[in-house]
Amino acid sequence: MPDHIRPPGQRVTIYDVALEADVSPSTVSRAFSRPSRVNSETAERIRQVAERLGYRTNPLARALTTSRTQMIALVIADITNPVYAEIVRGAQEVAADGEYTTVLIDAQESDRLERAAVERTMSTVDGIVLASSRMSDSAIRMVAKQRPVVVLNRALADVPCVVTDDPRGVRRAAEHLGELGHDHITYVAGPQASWPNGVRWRSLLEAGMELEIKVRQIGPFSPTLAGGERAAQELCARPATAVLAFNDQMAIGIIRGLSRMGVNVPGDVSVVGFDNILAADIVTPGLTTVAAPLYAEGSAATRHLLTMIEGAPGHTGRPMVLPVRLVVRDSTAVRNPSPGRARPAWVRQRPVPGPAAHLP
Amino acid sequence: MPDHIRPPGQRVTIYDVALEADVSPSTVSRAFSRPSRVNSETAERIRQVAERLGYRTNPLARALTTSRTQMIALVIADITNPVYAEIVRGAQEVAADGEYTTVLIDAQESDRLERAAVERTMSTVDGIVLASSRMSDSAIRMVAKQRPVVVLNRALADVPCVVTDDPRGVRRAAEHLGELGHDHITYVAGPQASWPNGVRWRSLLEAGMELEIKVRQIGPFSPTLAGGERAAQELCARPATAVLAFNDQMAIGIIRGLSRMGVNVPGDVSVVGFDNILAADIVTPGLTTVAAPLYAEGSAATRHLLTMIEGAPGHTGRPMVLPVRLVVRDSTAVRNPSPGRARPAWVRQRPVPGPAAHLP
DNA sequence: GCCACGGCGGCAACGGGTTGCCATGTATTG
DNA sequence: CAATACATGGCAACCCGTTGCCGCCGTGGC
Repeated sequence: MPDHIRPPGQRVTIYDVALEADVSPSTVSRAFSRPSRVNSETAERIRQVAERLGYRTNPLARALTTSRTQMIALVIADITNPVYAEIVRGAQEVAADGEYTTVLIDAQESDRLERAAVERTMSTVDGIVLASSRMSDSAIRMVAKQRPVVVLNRALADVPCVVTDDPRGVRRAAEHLGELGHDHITYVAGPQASWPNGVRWRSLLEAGMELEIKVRQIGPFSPTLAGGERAAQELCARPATAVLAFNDQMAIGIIRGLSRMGVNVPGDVSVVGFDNILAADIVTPGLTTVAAPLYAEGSAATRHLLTMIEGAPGHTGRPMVLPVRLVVRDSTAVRNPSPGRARPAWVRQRPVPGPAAHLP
Repeated sequence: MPDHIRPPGQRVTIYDVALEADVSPSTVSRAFSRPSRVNSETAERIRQVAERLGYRTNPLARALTTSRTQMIALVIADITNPVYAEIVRGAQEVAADGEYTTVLIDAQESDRLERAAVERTMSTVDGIVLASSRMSDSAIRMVAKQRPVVVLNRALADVPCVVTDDPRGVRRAAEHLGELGHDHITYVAGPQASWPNGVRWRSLLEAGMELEIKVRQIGPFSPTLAGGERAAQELCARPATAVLAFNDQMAIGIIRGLSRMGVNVPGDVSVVGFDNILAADIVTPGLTTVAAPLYAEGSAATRHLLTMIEGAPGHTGRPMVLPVRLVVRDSTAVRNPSPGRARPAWVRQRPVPGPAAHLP
């Protein structure tokens, strides 16, 4: 039991420990930060005294001289979007392994808020992962000049990047729709500030050329359920038999919107989403979507960041590309020969989808 | 334009500014931290020099003497659970208003991880909001002894708490089911470490007494989709006509599980969830659920925390109780007179639910 | 004309570790 | 046995602001 009671409200410092263990404060410091630099018996004794006194090294004081806080910032575009949950998990796992604490920042889809938050946090962290940043390229570079930065879901010269193979994902989706007889795909665009949005549209254009499928774009819409529902209305004005949405939330919104107007998915229109969020598996019909390795994105980006913090140069050449895969569920089907004539949505073969594949 | 170029990698300090503005470092310090304490013209000059040199006050150094970091920690049980997104938003809003940065920590439903993270972060933040903490009461009190703490979704003597009026929510759900003719409600329990889990069950017991509805409990199950599906199996072994689930994810899992086994919701079984997550509105059938004012929870807890940090005593009497409301959708219906006989799930009146009410 | 007082700025001591350098004492080497 | 190397621990400067206290100066009151 601790026989030396500390005056309350007083933190225990290395000086207290030093006094008690009869060594100098520097030795106490070294016992914790450079154990090899001090005799193992002495170190052990110090550690015991420290334990008894309840000493905890003060990370702020340490950071003052080492300029290392053992914290990294993870900036995500929108905490409301379930996509980021897995990314966060991946990042946290790696960070925790490396003895780093993750500071999570939600940018709320706002360029301004994101910059302000980064600005405020920058000096307190050892590095930053920007996941789907909404900031301008120049703003990102400015940040990267002051701290190690890894950018996720965006490619940017001179800054290390991790992206997913969206072109391949779009291509697979287009092939899938093509095989089902669709010769025309409408892309429902998300936020213009989103880098993947551009990539996905351009990839679809390209895939359309090669596969001889006509493509067009509508939008942009907000990358949310509501945005998808608005898109559904526009979709009715200019009918389509196959739709590729910027993300799953929009895709689900589209399905809802269409259904409400009596259009059947997948009977009349096939819909493909992007991200494979959990909800994609529980909606009716189950959503066919392009799945990204979210957890791996978070962990890869963070792993890279940590090596940069440890002094590695930060590989700024080609971005690191992670594979994607197409998860086929029930929102896509063979093209309806008479698109105008809607069958009731509830006359479906499988009332409730079985457990479809879903990313770990 | 900055004519005095700083040597790269060198942070600008108050000493640099002092030299340039021809005042002492303490004056520079005061010009920023206590402007009233220095002549306004001098302050202005200092500010301009600082601007020109690109001076930014180092929050760590400041914290070392003031022991104020302007950061608060928000610990959530599981970032995967969409419930916390709105709570985070509410907390962040209030924190940002008060010039505080929010450090978000995901405990991954683990007592151990939560303690470790709190331990690590504690000394770096001015206060902590524990949202649905999985730690023991004593562990929480230990933390509260060292830093201002507000606990969310849990009541605990001697520590300020913010909770929702779950008893009333359960009561409303029970009344609703009673009105539909159900005379028996099965509670599907969530994690035992979850405080609201106990409250909800006890409230149901009580409501059952008053309303003359029989109640029973099964579980505990994991508070996830998968947990709900497992619960559905057990539910089949011991049939029920009305189910109250610990949360929406479980409720959705239960519906899925039951449907797969040919049991129709709400035809054969009515299911009520808790939380009103977004998915509750997009699944088929739409989920009847008890909605909590998530955003308000986050903001109220944080507001309280900030006043404590500013020196207020921290009102530890009765917990602050926030109102809830029952959102009725399509997963509850009049009790089926012949429960054993399942109708096919897909023979439903409304194939896709219209836009049901859903928390802002 | 003298004193009191308020405004303003500087000095120096912190806060809590970290680290370069030096002084021991002991082990190793020739 | 002398010379050198190494292991270990202490000293003191440093990181970058903050703040108690003191001194200077100008102003106003009596």
